[in-house]
Amino acid sequence: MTSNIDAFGQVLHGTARAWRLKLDERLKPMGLSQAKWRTLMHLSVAPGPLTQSEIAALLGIEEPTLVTLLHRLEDENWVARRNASHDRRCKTVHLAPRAQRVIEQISSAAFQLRHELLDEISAADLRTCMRVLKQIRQKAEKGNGNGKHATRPRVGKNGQN
Amino acid sequence: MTSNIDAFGQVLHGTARAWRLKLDERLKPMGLSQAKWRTLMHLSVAPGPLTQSEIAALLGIEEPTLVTLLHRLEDENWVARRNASHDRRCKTVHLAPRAQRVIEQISSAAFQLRHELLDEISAADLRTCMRVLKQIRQKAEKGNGNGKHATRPRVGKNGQN
DNA sequence: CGGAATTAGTTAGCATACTAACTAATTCTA
DNA sequence: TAGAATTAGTTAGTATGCTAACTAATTCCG
Repeated sequence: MTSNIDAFGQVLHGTARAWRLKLDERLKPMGLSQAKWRTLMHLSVAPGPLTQSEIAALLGIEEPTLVTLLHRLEDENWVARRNASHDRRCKTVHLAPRAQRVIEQISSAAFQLRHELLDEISAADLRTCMRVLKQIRQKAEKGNGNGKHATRPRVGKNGQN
Repeated sequence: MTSNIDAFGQVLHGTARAWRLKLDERLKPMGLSQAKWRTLMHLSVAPGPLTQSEIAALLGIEEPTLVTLLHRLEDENWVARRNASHDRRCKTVHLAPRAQRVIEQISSAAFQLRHELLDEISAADLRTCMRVLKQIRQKAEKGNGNGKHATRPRVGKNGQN
């Protein structure tokens, strides 16, 4: 029988994958992938301008990953980088007019898919499922020494042989 | 409160990601990534030799993805491709001696991680969670016109302009 | 103050996924 | 049985993630 707990990882990954594919499929006609629309949504709901490291933390990806993602978004004119005035190390990322126009469509598509996928499932089951998933994630992220990203160990400076 | 159903997708993906990262971390010392060890495990438990398309279906990836994965596995001497005798289109994939030696370690590491992540969760909650995840996946995979992979539409032949 | 440590962002190189389009071999069918 | 359709595998190009190692700017502290 397939309900064996041994397959939990399989099922978890398969479900996440299927969800992601479905979402990609719907947003592709708008020229957007999950990584892209998630970035745009975070920018749109933020109370003020966000720096790159803030966005990376919100998305749960590493900064170098965000760099190339922002390159693509910038190339396609969804966002613009601007030097931050308060700290010359920082850049803030801003939605281009083109992006502002589709934010509404993005969020409604995501909302609708979520409802389609979840509507036949009882609220109680969903809460249980979510609680279980959070417990698992917490446990998996613990014991890595950090709750978020790896602290990049100091190197480089003296590595200038 | 974070238990809002709106965040279900986030939680699902975050959990799958955390699990995958934890697994990668443990198997990395053995020179293996998730994609690699999953392939090896499937080969080891299969009743007989598998063809590439069979492996791709088992892993839930597309054939071109498998091709490059097998290239890496072959380069590192984990597997060998062999021409199938029954059908000259097919190749079967076989575990190299090196791989056979680590299968045991792989499966025990995966087993142990699974238990670490799930041991504090009640069997009932796990069953509920798994049932919910399966329902979601089924729904997400439905309505794609196919339950598995996209049927590659016929082109090419006449596209020889 | 001035050097050490930290922080923000980048580049380079790799892993892993996809689709589109191709070749070679087999099977189906008119 | 010959041409059409299908199936197995491949290559090319792209997207998205990672780590390692770098530069530039800021902050911390003796």
